[in-house]
Amino acid sequence: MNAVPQTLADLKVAIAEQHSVLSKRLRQVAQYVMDNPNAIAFGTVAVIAKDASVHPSTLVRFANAFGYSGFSEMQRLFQQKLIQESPSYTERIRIAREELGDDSRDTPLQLLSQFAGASAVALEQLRESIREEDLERAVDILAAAEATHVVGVRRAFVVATYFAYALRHIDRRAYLIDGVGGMYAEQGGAIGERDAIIATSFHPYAPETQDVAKAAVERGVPLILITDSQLSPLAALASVCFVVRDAEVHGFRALGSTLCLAQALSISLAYRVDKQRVAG
Amino acid sequence: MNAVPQTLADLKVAIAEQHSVLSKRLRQVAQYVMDNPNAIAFGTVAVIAKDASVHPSTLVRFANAFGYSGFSEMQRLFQQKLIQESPSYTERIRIAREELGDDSRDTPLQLLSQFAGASAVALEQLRESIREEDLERAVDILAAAEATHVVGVRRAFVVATYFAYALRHIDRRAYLIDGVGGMYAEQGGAIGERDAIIATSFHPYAPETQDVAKAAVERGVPLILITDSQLSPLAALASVCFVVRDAEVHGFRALGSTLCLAQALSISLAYRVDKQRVAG
DNA sequence: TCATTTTTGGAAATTTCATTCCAATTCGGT
DNA sequence: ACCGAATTGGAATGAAATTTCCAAAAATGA
Repeated sequence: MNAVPQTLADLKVAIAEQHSVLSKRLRQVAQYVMDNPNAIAFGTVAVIAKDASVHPSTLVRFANAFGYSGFSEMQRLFQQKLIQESPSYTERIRIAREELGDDSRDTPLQLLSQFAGASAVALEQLRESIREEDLERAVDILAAAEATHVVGVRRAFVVATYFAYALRHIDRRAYLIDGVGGMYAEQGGAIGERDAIIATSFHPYAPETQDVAKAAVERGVPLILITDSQLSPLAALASVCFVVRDAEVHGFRALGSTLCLAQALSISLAYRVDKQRVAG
Repeated sequence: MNAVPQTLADLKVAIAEQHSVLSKRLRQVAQYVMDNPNAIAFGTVAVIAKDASVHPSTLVRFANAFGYSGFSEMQRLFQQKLIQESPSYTERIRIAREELGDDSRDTPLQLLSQFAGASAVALEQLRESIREEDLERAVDILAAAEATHVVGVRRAFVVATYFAYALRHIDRRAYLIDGVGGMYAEQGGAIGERDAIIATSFHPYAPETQDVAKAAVERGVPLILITDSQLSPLAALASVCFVVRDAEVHGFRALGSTLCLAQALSISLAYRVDKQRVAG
């Protein structure tokens, strides 16, 4: 048998390893333990058990399963971790930032940090650059549409797949125009007059997206556009146009802000639809 | 009489004020409390008393002197402080959400703002939770692979499409396992032994992704896994496992952190490949 | 110095907590 | 569907910890 884990990190590894062979309730505890480590640190067996929806004795059994004499012994690991981290917590962030902020910028962790930082800044800007009335109009259109078609290629395809996923998630009819079999025109032709279309298009504005969107607009279908510039060729055709400046690092564009907007739109729509169903 | 201090900061002020009028032993306790706050948070009355060289009952009297019903009630302040300093991801996000104003939360702009805030917090957290050696190993694997296959369904499909796009963008052979025509097994079967596979899998861990990844691993293909918990069923099989806790608002999970990681991986890979080409 | 009040430390009492035991149930295999 | 094994939840037990009580000691004031 393996040694009893003596640090929280070791314990987490052990839990992950054994997770599959644990019983149902023990797995439930494992999940809770991983998710709420500091609830374990302070809580008493009774309240933790209640919070994790298991019987107190299950917690003791869980600790035993990993070799501890009882729950309390295991709990000590969680407390140690908190005490160790506590005094240096803010310090750690500062140190990490300093270490990452210097010149030699091509280690993966530094790149990750740069992206995270840049994306966070872009998100902050997003809040200021999006106008409330645009959001309202977009939600109006989507709420009124019988079905929603989503189009985007290359990088924007990621956004399109997100929309398709999210809209279906909230029980809206959504069709992803993915051009399988080269059938952009055919898929675009299937858009009904009471539908709506969401197009995402970034520089250099792929013609496939433009063609599909233009064809739809000509038939009177409202277009919601997400793009990176007011000068986007589709901007003039759109019923609503969101201009998103996403973060860029080393020539790579991030998608955090764009997806954030997509998510906000989706959930706003969910609320709206819900409200209408209750009211009507 | 003054109100009972409800935060550790208030208590410390109160202690400082009353310090001069306390009796000898109580001053001794005061000194110890100020110097070792987190010993108070976890310790039992007996061990704290021993440590501070006072009698256990003196600790209780100390707490009573500041208006608490007992030592335990005062102790809670010290625990709260520790929890606040070392918040879990979800807790920090919750705090961020509360700061943004939580009452009327259903206008689209407020939702957008909530998402942006929560995502920014999650990004900050991402920087600290990803280990450098994991990133290095992942880049090693991808750099050595002849081709990279990417799998993910539903929400994770968005991530998979991003990988496919990004890898092709940097001239790597990338295949998106999209299950078109229900051919997950067939697409998975096309993975060569010198390839690599990137799987993204979130709760509830779709069987399609698991099947494809397991089949690949059985043939000796290295698996890079992006998931939301160390308890993910694929975690044990992965050569490298990234656990990403993305932001969540109103039950909707964001993807900002996950995509940020995907992007950092992609660009790190680009640098690595470039370096190898120059060197070799 | 003596009397009174305050403070202190020991010990008991009480509450709370973790653990163990056992019966009921579920699960897995035949 | 049945049997054996494993798992689970409830109650009881035993330990530990907090609090209260009381007597002894120290401090204060006259």
